[in-house]
Amino acid sequence: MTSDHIRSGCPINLTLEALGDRWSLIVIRDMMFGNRRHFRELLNNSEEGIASNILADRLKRLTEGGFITRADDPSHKQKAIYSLTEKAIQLVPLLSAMGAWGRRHMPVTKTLSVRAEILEKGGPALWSDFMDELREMHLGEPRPGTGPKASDQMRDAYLAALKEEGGTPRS
Amino acid sequence: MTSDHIRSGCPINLTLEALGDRWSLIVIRDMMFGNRRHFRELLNNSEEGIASNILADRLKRLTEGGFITRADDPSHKQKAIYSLTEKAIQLVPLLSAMGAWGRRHMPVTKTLSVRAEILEKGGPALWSDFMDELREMHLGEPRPGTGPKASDQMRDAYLAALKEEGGTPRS
DNA sequence: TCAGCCGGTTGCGTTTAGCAATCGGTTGTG
DNA sequence: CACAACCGATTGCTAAACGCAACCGGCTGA
Repeated sequence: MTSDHIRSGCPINLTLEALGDRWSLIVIRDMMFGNRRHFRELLNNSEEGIASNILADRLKRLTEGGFITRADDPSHKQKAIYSLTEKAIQLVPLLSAMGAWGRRHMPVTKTLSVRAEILEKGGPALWSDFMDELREMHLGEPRPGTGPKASDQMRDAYLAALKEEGGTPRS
Repeated sequence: MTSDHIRSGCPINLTLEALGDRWSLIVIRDMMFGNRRHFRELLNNSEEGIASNILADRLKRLTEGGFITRADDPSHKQKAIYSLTEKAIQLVPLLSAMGAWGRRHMPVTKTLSVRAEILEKGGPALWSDFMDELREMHLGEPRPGTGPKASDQMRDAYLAALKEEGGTPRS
């Protein structure tokens, strides 16, 4: 995440050095599952309430680290569009594993964990479909799949859980 | 990892809150793959060079969080034996995913990544065997499996890579 | 014209990371 | 029985990161 000094060449350690803080993966999660692409979207819809200076810092670091790219939004001279890179898209299995573990061992809420449940039960096949969707949305690569979208399954389940609970959608 | 305030009930967020710092998973990794059970083992054999105060703090937090337990070593009045709990053993798929991603996207060293390679290629079946081994070593549950030990495969591959490179084993 | 949105920045106090030296008790060895 | 080495930490310190609130100038749509 921050320092340029490599502690060791262990893959687990290097992953922690790149993403082992309390916000980097939250930002990536929101871009990935909530399809938030603008600074204000990430700031105002944040479930966890990230501060603007922290968000700005993470977007900078994630850009420098090759996890996201920044582009001008043609519709607004001040708007920036952030996109996930292939490097970040390949975090899907890791985020799925985090969700699966958290669902079993932490006090999660129903609404916020139905997407993780689908991702876990869908397994590698669903992850692959979802990653193809992300490549289409963030990298402009046409999606090879023709079946139902993984993101639709997750969104539907999320909205159903939300309706049951009576809240307002975040994405 | 540290604060008692829950930011949100999202499973990914809660996992980050529990383990999202730069040392907690390193300690668990060393206990899990390096079979380090004592304070000094974790301190002196640390590939990344953890400081003693940080280690003491993480052992305390991981104990409070239910990831490890502390017991007296009957062979030495001052020695403590740390053991993984089931909660920590179930992090194997997560650590495997971290290793797999790191191996692809970070500048890992051959020696320190062969174990991650085996864990990745072995897949869920191998994880399950390895988790049974961990339950035997840390929880005293007799191992159901009869085949070759997952840990032996990883150790052999590690020692072979080490020999090729000409280093000294850490575990 | 002007309120509201745009991606941030600044200032400041609190918390955590990290390093080096040290602690008092225990143990194996000569 | 002396003593060095080892045991799990603790202390004091500095640097870095976190977190909050207020604010910035430029842009946009009504």
